Amino acid sequence: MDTLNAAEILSALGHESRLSIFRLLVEAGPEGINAGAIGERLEIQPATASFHLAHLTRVGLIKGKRESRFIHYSANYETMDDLIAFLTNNCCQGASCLPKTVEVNSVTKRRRAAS
Amino acid sequence: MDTLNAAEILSALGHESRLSIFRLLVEAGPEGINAGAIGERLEIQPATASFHLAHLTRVGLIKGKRESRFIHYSANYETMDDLIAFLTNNCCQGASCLPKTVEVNSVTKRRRAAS
DNA sequence: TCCATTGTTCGAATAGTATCAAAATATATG
DNA sequence: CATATATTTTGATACTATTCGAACAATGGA
Repeated sequence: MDTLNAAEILSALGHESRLSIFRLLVEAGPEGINAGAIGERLEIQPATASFHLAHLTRVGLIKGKRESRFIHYSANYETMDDLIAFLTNNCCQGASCLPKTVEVNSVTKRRRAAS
Repeated sequence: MDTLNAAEILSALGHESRLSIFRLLVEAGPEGINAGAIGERLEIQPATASFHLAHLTRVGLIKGKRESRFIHYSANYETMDDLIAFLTNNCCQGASCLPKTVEVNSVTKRRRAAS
């Protein structure tokens, strides 16, 4: 991931509604949630929600899958992973910058080892 | 860190010039670089650079320290760390989202253990 | 086919952001 | 104090983003 690409993704997440949408989709898991439910849950008008969903889709943070009349949106973890890797590699270089993240990852690793 | 705060920091980093400035400051280390040198290095006009430096300072990503006529800017690793922790905790919850980050952290840990 | 439902796209108003020249501020030095 | 240097602030302008009502498109059922 280059700087321009990273900036685009960061910018997409740099809006309260879009960040909330992404968090909601992460919480929802791989089945996803349909557009209407997202708007209802976060109190965003349909047209506005659609605008933000399109934006998040464009930068690859989420994806939509049509299921009859509904479109189920779900998080694209790869893009978020790439972003975190970019920040970790390029924005903490050589610095003592990762105590909290290391702690979190230790938990993640333990969970993986257990499952 | 709450969603609003995280969105502000993400938005601040979501601009190519500001992301480049932050990366440059991370590279530069704790001594920092003065405003003029930052602008020169990234080919940004003084007034524009000052605008972006003020923005990054406002959200706590960098700090400036006057040194005679120069102002030395340096990265605030804590804020970046908090941001990465937020993304790791809130935007990858329960998902297999961290292979690349875990790998990076393993390297970090090894480096720490060696030093 | 007709209608209800779900979601997107369009259009227009509004608000916010980025850029840079010029003026202002701060510091150092002769 | 006058001048040079480093940076910020101001003000004008251009650009981009956000919001939402209304129109449109797609799907499924009576």
